[in-house]
Amino acid sequence: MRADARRNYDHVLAVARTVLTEQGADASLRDVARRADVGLGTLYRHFPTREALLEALLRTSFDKLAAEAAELELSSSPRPALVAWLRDCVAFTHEYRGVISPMVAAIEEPESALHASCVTMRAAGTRLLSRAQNAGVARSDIDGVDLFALIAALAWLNDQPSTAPRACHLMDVIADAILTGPVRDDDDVAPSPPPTGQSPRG
Amino acid sequence: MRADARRNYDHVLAVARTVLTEQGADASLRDVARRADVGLGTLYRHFPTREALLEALLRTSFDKLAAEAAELELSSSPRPALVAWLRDCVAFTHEYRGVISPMVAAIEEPESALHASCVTMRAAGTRLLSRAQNAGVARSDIDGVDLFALIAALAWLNDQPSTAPRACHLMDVIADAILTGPVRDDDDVAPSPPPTGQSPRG
DNA sequence: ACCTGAACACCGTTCAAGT
DNA sequence: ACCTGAACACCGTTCAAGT
Repeated sequence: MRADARRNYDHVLAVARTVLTEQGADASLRDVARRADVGLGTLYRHFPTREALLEALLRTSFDKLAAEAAELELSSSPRPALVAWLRDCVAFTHEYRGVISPMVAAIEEPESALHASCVTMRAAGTRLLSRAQNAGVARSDIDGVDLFALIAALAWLNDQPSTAPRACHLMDVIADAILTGPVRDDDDVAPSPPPTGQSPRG
Repeated sequence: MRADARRNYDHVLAVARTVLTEQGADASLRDVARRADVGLGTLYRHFPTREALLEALLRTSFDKLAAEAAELELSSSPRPALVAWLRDCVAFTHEYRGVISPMVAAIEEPESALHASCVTMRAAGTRLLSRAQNAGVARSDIDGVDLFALIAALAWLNDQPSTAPRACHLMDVIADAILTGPVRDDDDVAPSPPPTGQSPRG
């Protein structure tokens, strides 16, 4: 990559970060190019689709989420690990208002530049969920696809001005729906998971 | 209202119903006018905003939902009444893909043409929720605002191609989160969880 | 009263022409 | 190699001119 191209790439990305933070993930790309003092074609050359731009903007955060999931698997017991990760997923999508829609769309479109990142994120969630299920602290009738959908729903609520104030509370409600068993949170590694996986609720 | 105006109004509304059913609530209004063989100004005269058009399209369904809520309060016990109404709310928003966003936005904007209908809908839900709470079958730490948000979240999931197939299941999960106490009610259908408490399926 | 559609200010996307 | 911006096909919204 030529030096001037690299410079343009970085500069457009920086400006895009500002503009999309202000106006959301569906901000005008024309406006981004304008504020970056760059031809419209230059923006499209470096980021052929909006998804490509979003992926570049979010890559670091995606990686952090994956790393955090791996870390939580070692450092925390199943229940608080899952809860903490859910919370951070929703906070992550709040980085750019409206970004959850393209993410949800991308997860079933392998051509999308966001596809791989979303699939990886879902896989990390699936692992944390399975671990919680094996420990008998998560309901057994949901899977990683459901979990990703619930995270997306919460992220969407977090993006709507009228529901955002309740997002934390609704997160707790939905976490309650996912998690079962004893309320005790900050325990160490799961002691003895029930053999049958059957957990009484209520 | 003059006869020709009335005719235009009705015709535009009928065409809009077709177009928005096909393309979602954010379809091109220009396209509606075109397919209705009507000047663009005529459309805007009768429906000054997109919300006004949506309100006109949905009025009947809004009324039905309100009537149903009142009916369920008399005919069914608290738990199945709330569950049935939730289900119908989500089905209702599925009438036009993407209509839940303007609805959620409208509920805090009194100027919106959708405002009154959404507030009424939320109030109906609040009544059914309070009734369930007083009967001890719904968790007491949520209110009508939360309920409306949860319905909206489910409606949104129902609109996304990748999550729509799970919408019914996720509705059950969230219904479980809202509802508490004994699963079996003395009458009516409550198709969510099996009597023993935890669903097998694993 | 009501209808019409041109006009204006925006998009996203492409691509011939420049450096 | 890379950049530029005009060109094209779309929007939503308004409003002078027509009937």
